[in-house]
Amino acid sequence: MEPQAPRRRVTIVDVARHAQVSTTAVSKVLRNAYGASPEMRAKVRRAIDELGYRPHAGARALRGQTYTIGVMLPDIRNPFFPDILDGITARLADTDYQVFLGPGCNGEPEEARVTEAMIDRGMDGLVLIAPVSQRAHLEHVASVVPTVVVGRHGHSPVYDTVTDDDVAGASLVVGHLADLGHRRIAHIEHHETDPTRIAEMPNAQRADGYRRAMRALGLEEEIDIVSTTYTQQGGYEGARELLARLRRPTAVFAGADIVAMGVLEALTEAGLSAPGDISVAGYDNTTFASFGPISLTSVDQAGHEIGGNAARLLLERIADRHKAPVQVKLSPSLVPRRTTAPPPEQTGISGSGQRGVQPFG
Amino acid sequence: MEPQAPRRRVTIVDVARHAQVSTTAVSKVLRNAYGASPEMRAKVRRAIDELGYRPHAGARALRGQTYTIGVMLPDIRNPFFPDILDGITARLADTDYQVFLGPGCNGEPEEARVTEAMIDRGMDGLVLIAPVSQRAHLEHVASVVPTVVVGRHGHSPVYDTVTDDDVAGASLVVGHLADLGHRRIAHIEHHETDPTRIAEMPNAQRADGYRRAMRALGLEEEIDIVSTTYTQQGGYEGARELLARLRRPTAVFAGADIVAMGVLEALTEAGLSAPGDISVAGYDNTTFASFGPISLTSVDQAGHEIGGNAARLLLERIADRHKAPVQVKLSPSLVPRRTTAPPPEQTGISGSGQRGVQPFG
DNA sequence: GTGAAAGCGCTAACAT
DNA sequence: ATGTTAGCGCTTTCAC
Repeated sequence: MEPQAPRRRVTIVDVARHAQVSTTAVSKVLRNAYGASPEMRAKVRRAIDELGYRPHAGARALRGQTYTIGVMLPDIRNPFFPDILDGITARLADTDYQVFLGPGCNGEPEEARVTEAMIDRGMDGLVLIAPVSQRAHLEHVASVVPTVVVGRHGHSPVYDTVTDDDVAGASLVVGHLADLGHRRIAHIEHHETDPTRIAEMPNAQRADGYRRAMRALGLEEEIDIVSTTYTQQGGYEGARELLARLRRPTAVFAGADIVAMGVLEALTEAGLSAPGDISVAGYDNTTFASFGPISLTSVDQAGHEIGGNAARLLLERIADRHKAPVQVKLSPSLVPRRTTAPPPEQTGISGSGQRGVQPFG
Repeated sequence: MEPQAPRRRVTIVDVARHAQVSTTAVSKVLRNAYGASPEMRAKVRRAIDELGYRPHAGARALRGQTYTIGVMLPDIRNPFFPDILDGITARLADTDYQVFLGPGCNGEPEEARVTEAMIDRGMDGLVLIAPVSQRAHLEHVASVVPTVVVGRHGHSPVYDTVTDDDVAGASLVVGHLADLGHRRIAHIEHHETDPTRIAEMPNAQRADGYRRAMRALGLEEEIDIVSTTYTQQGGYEGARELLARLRRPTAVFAGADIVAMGVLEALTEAGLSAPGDISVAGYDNTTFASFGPISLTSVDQAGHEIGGNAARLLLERIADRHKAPVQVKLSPSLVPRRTTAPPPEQTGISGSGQRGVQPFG
C-alpha cells in the first residue's frame, strides 16, 4: 500500500478494449439503454467485473446524470430527521442512486450555500427537509433541479411536497389532554417572524391546530400560547413564564420534544413534577422521549413514510420534469406515555397534588 | 418560474468573453493561481458576479479538484457525531471546500459502498468516522484519496488518525466511582468479534481501560465485565445479567450513554433506582445525558476538537500526500451528574438503601 | 445492433 | 502576464 497512488483509474475505454467492443456499447450497458444484444451485455459486464471498473461521476455529470441525490438537512441533531433519511435511503436502496447529505444548514445563507453546492455538483435531484429559506429561493432551486420539499406546507408549481398533518397532530395532543380532564392547556410555540413563511411552517401549523382544537372543545377562553423557540432553552423560558401566571395551566403542550425537556427542567426547578402537578406533552416522538426516566407523551410523525414518499416523488420527477406537482400529507399518531395524566384535584394549593412521577417506573 | 429550465448554465467561456480575457485567466482567478495581474483579477471577478457564474464541479473533477470533502458517518442517530461534524465544518468554513455526508453505513458492505461512491465522485478527501471495515479496506481507500480516520486506534502508513484516549476515559469513570466508595464496579462492553480489529476499536479500549484502572486501584478481584452491544437493548440485557449476580455490583460503568439508558430501564423494572441502589455512568456525554430527568454521569470526548483536528490533518494531507502520517489523541473529561453517588450502606439486604433519585431534582 | 466521433466545462501544458 | 489548445471520461447523435 504505497502512499502515492499513481495507478490510473480504469475507464470505459479500458473496458471496451478488454471486451472487444466500442465505448458506446459499454455506455449503453451501464445505463441499461436500448441497443445492445444480450451477448454483448454479458461480455461487457464480465469485463467490468474483471477490471473492477466504476463509472466516474464527474465525467457523467458533463453529459448526463450523476446518480446522486442530495438531501439538505437543517440540523443533524434533530433526532426526528434520521427516520426521514432512513425512509429515503430505503426507497433508493435498489436503484443506482447514492444519497449525500448537506450538513450545517442552520439559516438562510447556509441553506443557499448548500443547495448551490449540490447543483454545482450536478446532483440529479434534491430533497430539502424543513427548509427555512424564502419560498422564492426554493422555487429557484426547483427550477434548476428536480426537488421535493419536506416539512413545509403550501403548494408550488415547481416542486412536490411531503408533510405531516401538523394541525391534526396538535389536535391529537389537545384531545388527549382534554380527555384526561384538563381544561387549562397551554402551548409553547416557535415564534415565526417572517410573514411570507408563516403559513408554511410546521410550528405555525401546530400552534394553529392547538387553537382550533381548543375552540372545537369549547376551551377558547383557555387558549394560552407562549412564543419562544423550539429549543431546550425556549422550553425552559416558556415554562417559567407559564408558571408565573396567576392561573397556572394544568397541562403544557410543547411544540417539540426538545422544548418539553426544557419544560421539565423548569418544573423541577420550581419543585413541581410531571404529571403530578402539570402534564407535559411534546412533538416528534424522538428517541429520548421513550427513555425510561423521561417517558414523554409525544406525537409520532411517521418519518420513515415521509422519507419514502419524498424519494418516490423525486424519482418520478427526475423521470418527468414536467409532471404536475404533488402534495402528500401524512397522518401523525399520538404516543401517550407517563408525563400526561389527569390534572391534580383542585385544592387551591399548588404543589404535588399526586404522588409525583415514579422515578423510573 | 417555469417548470422547465432550458437556460444553459453560465460557463467559464461566458465569463471569459464577458470580461474580454481568456478562459485560462478565469481559471487562474478561480483557483487563486499564479499568473494574473490584480487588474485582471478584478475584471474577472466582476464578470463572475455579473453573470452569476459558478464553477461546475463535475468538469473540475475531470482535471483537478472538486473542492468536496466526504464524511462517512456510521450512524446518524449517534448523538456524539454531530459535535465531530461541527468541528469539521467549522475548520473548513473559510475554505472553498464543501462537506457532504455519506449516510447509512451500518456495516462493512455499506461502508465500502459509500467510500466507493465518494471516490467515484472525485472527492478530494475523506473523513471516516468510527469505521468498522477491515483495516485493509481503510488502507485501500486511503491509497486512492487523502483520508483521515476518526475514532479508531492504531497507526497506519497511509492515513492520519484522530482519537480520544478511551483508556483514560474509562479510567476517569472507574476513579470517580472508586472515590465515591464503590468497589464492586461492573462494566458493560460492546462485544468485539473480529480479532483483527479488536485492539483498534474504542469499545475494546474502554474495556481495557476499565480493567487497567481496576487493577491499579487494587480491585482486580472485583473486575466484572458483561459483553453485549452498544445499544439500549444491550444495556438492558447486561444489567439484567448483573442484577442476577449473587454479589451485585454497586456501580455500573456502561460503555456508552445509550447503554446506560438500557441499564436504567432494567433497574426500574427491578424496583431499583440510580444512584440510590446502584450508580450508573455512561460514555460520550450525549445530549440527552444532560436532560433533567436523566442527568447521567458521563465522559465527554471533545467532539468539536476531534473534528477540527481531522479537518486540519486532511487539508494538510491534500496539500502533501506524502507527508508522514500523524496520530492525534485527545483527552476526555468526566462530567459527574446525578446517577452516581456513594454506594448504599451495607445492610445485607438489597433494595433502596438511600432515598432514591429525586425525580427531577 | 453496432461503432466513430463530437463535445460537455474545466485545467494545465505549452506557447507567446 | 496572458492566450491557445489538448485532453479528462463519459454520453449521444448519427452513420453504417
